[in-house]
Amino acid sequence: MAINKLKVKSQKAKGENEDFFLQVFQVVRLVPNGRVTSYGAIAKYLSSPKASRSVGYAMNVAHGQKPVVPAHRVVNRNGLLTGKHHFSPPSSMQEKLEAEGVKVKNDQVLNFEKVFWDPTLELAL
DNA sequence: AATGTGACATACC
DNA sequence: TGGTATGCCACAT
Repeated sequence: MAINKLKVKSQKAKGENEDFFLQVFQVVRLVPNGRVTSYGAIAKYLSSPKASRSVGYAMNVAHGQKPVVPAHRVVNRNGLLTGKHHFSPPSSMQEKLEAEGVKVKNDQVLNFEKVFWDPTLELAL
């Protein structure tokens, strides 16, 4: 019997992988006003609980996407505005959050558990 | 295919 | 409490 063709998982498999970023954008756009979510939550929602880094990577690309991707509503699991440095100016992230009713202190979201919006829960995919 | 990078998460010291 | 190290996943080169 011939050996089966070894299908090496290419790191750049066009198709579903391509959706990853789009999925991330979609989820972020679904975040209600005045709420925040975490990279890990989004990753988990996309069936890749460990892809939190890639989610952040997606946010990097999301900068300037349309429709607008409220990246400021995405924080790390501690509720820390770790990505504020990627905003212009960095303080805009906090200002945007506060403008939506999310209190931020020392780059940390207050009442994080209350404003936290988990797609796996709310969307219950 | 291999290597480097990153807006995370977790474990350890 | 905080820095260091490792894992993990997806993208760029």
